Amino acid sequence: MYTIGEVSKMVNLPIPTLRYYDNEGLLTNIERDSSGIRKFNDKTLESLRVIECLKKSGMQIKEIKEFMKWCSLGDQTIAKRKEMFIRQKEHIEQEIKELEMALAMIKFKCWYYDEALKDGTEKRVKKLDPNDMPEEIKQLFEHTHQPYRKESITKLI
Amino acid sequence: MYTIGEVSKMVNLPIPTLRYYDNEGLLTNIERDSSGIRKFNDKTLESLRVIECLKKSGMQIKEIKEFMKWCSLGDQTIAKRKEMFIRQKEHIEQEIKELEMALAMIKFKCWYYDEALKDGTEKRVKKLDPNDMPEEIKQLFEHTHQPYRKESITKLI
DNA sequence: TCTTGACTTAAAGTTAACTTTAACTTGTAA
DNA sequence: TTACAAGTTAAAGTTAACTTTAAGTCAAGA
Repeated sequence: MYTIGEVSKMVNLPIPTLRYYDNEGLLTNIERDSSGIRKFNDKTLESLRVIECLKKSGMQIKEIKEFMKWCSLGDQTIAKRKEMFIRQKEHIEQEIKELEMALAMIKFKCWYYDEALKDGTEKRVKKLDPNDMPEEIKQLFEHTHQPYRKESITKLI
Repeated sequence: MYTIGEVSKMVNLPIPTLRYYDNEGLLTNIERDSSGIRKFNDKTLESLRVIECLKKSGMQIKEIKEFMKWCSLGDQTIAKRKEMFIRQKEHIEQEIKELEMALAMIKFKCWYYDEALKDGTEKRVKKLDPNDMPEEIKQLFEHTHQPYRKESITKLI
């Protein structure tokens, strides 16, 4: 059994956030001692692990609350819960793809500004043809600078 | 040259969002025609691409605004801009790592609920020893269920 | 007995990034 | 000349997920 302060330190979440999660129904079956103090246990810690993961996967608090309710309803909600995790798996995979796209752009910009810094000016690198870039950088450029319209030429900023 | 409606369709952002970005100083040098209508160009499109990428990397609007100001100050801000991209690269790499951790947990849960669905109950899979899980699933489990305290046994929910 | 630290509550406040509203202008087509 | 579509503004509203505040309880140590 743990107090709210102990759990706060273990999972690295502020105490008011834990109370907020409890009030919102994300933590089921939190016991209280005779004077009303919350007694958390290892099941709470596992719940918090799952809550963090579902939040990362893009779920809102109220959706996580629903999931927790399903958990408490037992075996009759297994199919629902499985489908939910499949949806969140797809969601997070899409999010990772988008972040990797953004990362490619950022890596290109790191190279770009490194070149500009060596020159002391953006002049040369700004009008460089992709074919004159190192192969790896050219790949990053082409991956991230697909034109919005076929006729337009992608410009750097 | 494009109108706000054309840009909205091209980059798939609502018109008020483009106006908001303009008002916040994220889009520099937006020209207007004689009756005050914004005239966007290919440089705007490239700015919007960079804005999306910086937002994905965790930057706030006001920080992006600062970056755009640096861009307009020219070569004297190259070092600053490079350092900013290096910071954002680290930030996004960390974020991808965290999302991959969450994904591992979700993949484990997909397997878990698939087993439970086959059994019609969580009973068996809930108390399964990691050593009796398929190797791949055991890896996911151990990667995502490190105990908060060494003495505690990780429980599923 | 008094102070301290850790807990409790309900309710109000915060923040970022939009989003909506209401009122207006302008250029073209019927 | 009237209607419509697409643009304009300033200002108010929305939303989620906390976070802070104010007031109180309770057990242990000096």
